[in-house]
Amino acid sequence: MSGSGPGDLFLADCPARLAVELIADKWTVVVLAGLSKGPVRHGELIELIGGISRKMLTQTLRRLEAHGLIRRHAYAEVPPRVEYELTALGATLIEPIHMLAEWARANGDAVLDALDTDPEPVAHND
Amino acid sequence: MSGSGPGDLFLADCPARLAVELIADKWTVVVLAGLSKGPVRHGELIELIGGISRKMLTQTLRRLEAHGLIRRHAYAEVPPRVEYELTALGATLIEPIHMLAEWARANGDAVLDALDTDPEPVAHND
DNA sequence: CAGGCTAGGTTTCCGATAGGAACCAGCAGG
DNA sequence: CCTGCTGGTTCCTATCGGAAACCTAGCCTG
Repeated sequence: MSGSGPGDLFLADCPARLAVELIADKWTVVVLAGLSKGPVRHGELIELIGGISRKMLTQTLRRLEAHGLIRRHAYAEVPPRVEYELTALGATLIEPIHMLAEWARANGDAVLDALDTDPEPVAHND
Repeated sequence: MSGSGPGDLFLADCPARLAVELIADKWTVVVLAGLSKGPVRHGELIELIGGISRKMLTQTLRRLEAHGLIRRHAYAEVPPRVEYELTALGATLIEPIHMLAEWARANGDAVLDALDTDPEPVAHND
């Protein structure tokens, strides 16, 4: 695995690093998870993802679109309808995303618990 | 998979969401990948991870420590030596991290390429 | 016909954060 | 005494994040 090959994510200007920075973003993971079930509308994502603002959703979707992970379909209807769906490239990312999501679901409260337990055991000092 | 269960990451105040936001960070993924091989020193991480600054490294490590993913060993030697290693909880995260890293390595230039291809086919304008 | 509705998006404003450069501590060696 | 090594922190600024208001455009309602 993470052999120090030339395509390694430890190099600052490597495509792998770019890819990591693309998805290692507060909203990206959640948005991709939301899209993993098929085409979803902007409004549906807003409803689905608690705490996201329209601005951040649009921004995240635009970035994913620019990087070829999702595709945008704007129907010239009224009221306007816009659907987003994963591209083939984006679909390959769903597996890792789901692993991450399942880890988060499984260990979420272990992490939360650590935040409580951590406060240093004792600094009995002098 | 991502069933709309109660522990789902789509809820804003869910532990799962907290966990996702913990690791969905620019440096966290790379740092954890760097620690996946065993205990590593602060300085080694600086050398290993291209583009990271001391400040961001320390900050990232502190956060991971506070959330129970890594442990910090400060040896009272001179010059000071500090090693970081994964906790048991942190070790469970390595698998998803590696999947992400391998995806990044495999698809890094596809993403990079999409950035080039994307520029809209034509805006023939007026 | 005027006003309001819907749905997606953009703009504005402001507080929070990221990030680099510079500085600090403590001791060994020349 | 001055320099260097190692880990960490402080200062300062550019950028980001988020709430809310505004915009477009067509339809429906009164």
